[in-house]
Amino acid sequence: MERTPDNCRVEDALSILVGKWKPIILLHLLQQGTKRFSELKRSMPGITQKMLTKQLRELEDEDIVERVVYPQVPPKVEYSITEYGRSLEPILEAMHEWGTKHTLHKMEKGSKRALN
Amino acid sequence: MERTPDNCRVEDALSILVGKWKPIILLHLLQQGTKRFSELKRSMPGITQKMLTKQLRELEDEDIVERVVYPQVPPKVEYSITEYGRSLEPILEAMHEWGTKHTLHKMEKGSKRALN
DNA sequence: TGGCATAGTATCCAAAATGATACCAAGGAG
DNA sequence: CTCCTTGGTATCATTTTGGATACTATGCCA
Repeated sequence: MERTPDNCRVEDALSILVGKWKPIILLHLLQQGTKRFSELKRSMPGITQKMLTKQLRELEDEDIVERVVYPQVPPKVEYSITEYGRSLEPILEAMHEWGTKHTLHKMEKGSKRALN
Repeated sequence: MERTPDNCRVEDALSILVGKWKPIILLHLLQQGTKRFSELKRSMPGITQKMLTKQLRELEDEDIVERVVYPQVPPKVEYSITEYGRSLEPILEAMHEWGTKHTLHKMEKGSKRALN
């Protein structure tokens, strides 16, 4: 489909990627495969349980991550990226690349400003 | 640079693209070149002046759009994408494409759910 | 019997984003 | 003289998002 301002689907992708923790959750799952809740939590210092749960639920609702519960005590819940979720990888990749350059760009601009 | 969860620059791109109106502002400017404030406003029904101004200022601060003021009365201010801003186009494109597919994907899932 | 571990919920609160509304300057039209 | 225009700003209210903290169930271990 053509991309015009009024049939803009950019928001759809955006709405899935935004959230203070979603990109990093996705990167973890993309690179490390299946992880359980507590592993994810440990690898993201600063995130609260509530937020991790919430973001994972939202990603699950969009069929980006899969949640598997093992009926054990203590509980065990594993999360992984779905096939479909993997289709986001190029976008994350492109954004990461752009972001890296942007950091440099800002530094240049910054120093130019400093010269004024 | 490699993209690992802890040197993640995805947020940098994200922080520039998020905002209820930024993607659509960018699409307008990318496709229609230079536009003045009132034209942008008219082409985005629902946006308030305050929001349009704010989003444009933020994009300007990141060197994504350029703002040119003509000292006239009534005022005339033109906005356009910078060279640098154009480097965001592939990301917007990728997100639009993904978003379009996502809409379909959700419809399929939706109908499957309806069958349960 | 008392804790520990896991994967959550429930509440309440703070901060950030967005929105509604009113106001402004100053030249030109009538 | 009054109103219209453009591109804003200022103020306040509302909505959305994120965070702190406490609580829970249950099997296991000591």
